Amino acid sequence: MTEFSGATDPDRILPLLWRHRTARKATTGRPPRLSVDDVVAAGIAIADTDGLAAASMARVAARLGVATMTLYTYVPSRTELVELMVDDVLGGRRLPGPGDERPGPWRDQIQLYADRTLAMYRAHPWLSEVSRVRPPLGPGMLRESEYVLSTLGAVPVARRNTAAVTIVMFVTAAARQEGENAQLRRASGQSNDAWWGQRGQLWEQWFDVEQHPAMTELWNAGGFDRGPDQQAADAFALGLRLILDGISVQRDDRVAQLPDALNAHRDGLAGDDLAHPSRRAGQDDVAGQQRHDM
Amino acid sequence: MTEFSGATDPDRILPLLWRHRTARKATTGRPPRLSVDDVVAAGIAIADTDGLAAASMARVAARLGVATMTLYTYVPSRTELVELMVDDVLGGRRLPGPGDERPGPWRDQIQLYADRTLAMYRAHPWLSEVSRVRPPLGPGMLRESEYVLSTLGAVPVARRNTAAVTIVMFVTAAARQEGENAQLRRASGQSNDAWWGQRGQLWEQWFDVEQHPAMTELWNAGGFDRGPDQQAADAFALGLRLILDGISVQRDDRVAQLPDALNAHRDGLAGDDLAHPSRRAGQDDVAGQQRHDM
DNA sequence: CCCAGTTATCGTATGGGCTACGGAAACTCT
DNA sequence: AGAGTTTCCGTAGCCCATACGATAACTGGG
Repeated sequence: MTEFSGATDPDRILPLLWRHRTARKATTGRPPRLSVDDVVAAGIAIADTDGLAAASMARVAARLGVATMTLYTYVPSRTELVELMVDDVLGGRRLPGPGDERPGPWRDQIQLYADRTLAMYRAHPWLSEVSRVRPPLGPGMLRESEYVLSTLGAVPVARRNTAAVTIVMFVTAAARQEGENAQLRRASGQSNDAWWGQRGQLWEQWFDVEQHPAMTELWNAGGFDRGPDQQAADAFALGLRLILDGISVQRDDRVAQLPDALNAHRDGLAGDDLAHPSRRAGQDDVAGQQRHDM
Repeated sequence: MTEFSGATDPDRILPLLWRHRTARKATTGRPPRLSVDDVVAAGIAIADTDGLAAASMARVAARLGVATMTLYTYVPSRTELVELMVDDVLGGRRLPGPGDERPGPWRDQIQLYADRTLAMYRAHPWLSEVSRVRPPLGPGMLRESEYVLSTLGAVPVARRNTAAVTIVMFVTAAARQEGENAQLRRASGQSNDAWWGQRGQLWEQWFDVEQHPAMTELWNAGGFDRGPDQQAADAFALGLRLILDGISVQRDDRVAQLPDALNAHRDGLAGDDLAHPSRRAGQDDVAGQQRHDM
């Protein structure tokens, strides 16, 4: 299940998230045996193999060869540790930055984002255990937002953010499922097929054909022949394609040449409410405003 | 974070999930003071107000006026209790069944599903804490599958299930976010807007404009003026619309009258080419495994 | 009416989790 | 050498799930 820990103090977590920007260290006092990076890396390593719950303060400390309470000099609490782990992994995708080369047209760039994100959740399935609303506002998370937005330059600004949030939401949802699968596979030592097979008695003993005609019909027509994993992959591919198809209709450079049937959809795509930007003066106003990721 | 408990024994959990079909009770021995329904209801009530973690065995028992260990006569472990809670709530949407009246054309029926699901996650935000892969195979979950499939009768069988899984995946993802929001709002006593406002120093102190030109540009253009909750709502509306638009193209009764530009998209929808090449490669690593949500 | 059989109740104990607190240790600088 | 500062970490308190075994409460048979 998804962990919800306490709220974190921005004055403590933000400097930690952006710790690589501030390199000043204390010159006095007992020198530290570890670094925050060490703690984060240990947490990730444990979570990768045994799940987020296994990355307890005690176990992270043991892996680093220190006492449990020692960790609290590096990290205010386990909540912050998890946030740091998440942002670290998010940044680990190494999505192309502002000056970097891009893999072709915008759709391929989105596909790169999707591929990397899927791979990230496969490598770090415990990400699925962490909520991504009110995400860690660190470099890793911001890099994601920047990349996705940068691929949508051809979408009118009034609709660009909605498009980005939609893509991120869908991709994250699919990746999260993938991560949950990996997690369950490891924890149960059982594949999805095995899990379903073990529950075959459901159909013989409990399933009521009368109550489920649509399922029964589709079953008889072979509509469930593809296994659960393939179904999920199909759904991900289809959903992403349809979303990108729809977004491409919003792109400035294509609107003109499309048939009326499609332009009809275009209207009100983001609703009237999206189209009235009360323009903000400068980026200095940024304080106090909200933006969001997903 | 998402809870992952141990694997449950189908021989124990299936009879519990379908307990209302089998009404025979023991005639001998000490009569029970409670019922499984009582325990499930107590768990839901506590989780509704204080989150899933608060629905501990001790607290559920206390609410029912019995000792903690007493619960274990009704439920094998907390894992099963949570599964029962989930299926109960899933069924609580009371989606129209086989004979029941439907609210108009298929799109409206999907919208009903989406609305009810959103409402369910708002009323029971702890659902967001529970993984929905390898879901409880009870009446509540099966009713959902049946309903969604029943709305897609006009989609060719070869593509129907993929369409259903895609819709469920997207709607569930959006609803889950909504639930996480509700949860965080209550746990932190802080709205989303307040949370972002409290982190205004991010932009002044840590945000690097050079590294994030696309975000900066969009910010200056007013692209982030809508608050986080509105952004999420916009994304949900857009994503669902685009997915349904795409699926409607697959419907038998509409294919004929659509322009070629759209029919081009139609091809390969359920086919082998569904997965993007690079993605498929990565996926084979995971071979042998997962099914998903739905 | 009593007792065997059966089922439900629940007290205790074990082992895990997070972290507040406060003292000890290790370093620099004067 | 001593003061100041920072890190290290042992103890203890409070939460959790649940294995085990004793006890309570009921039914049906004699």
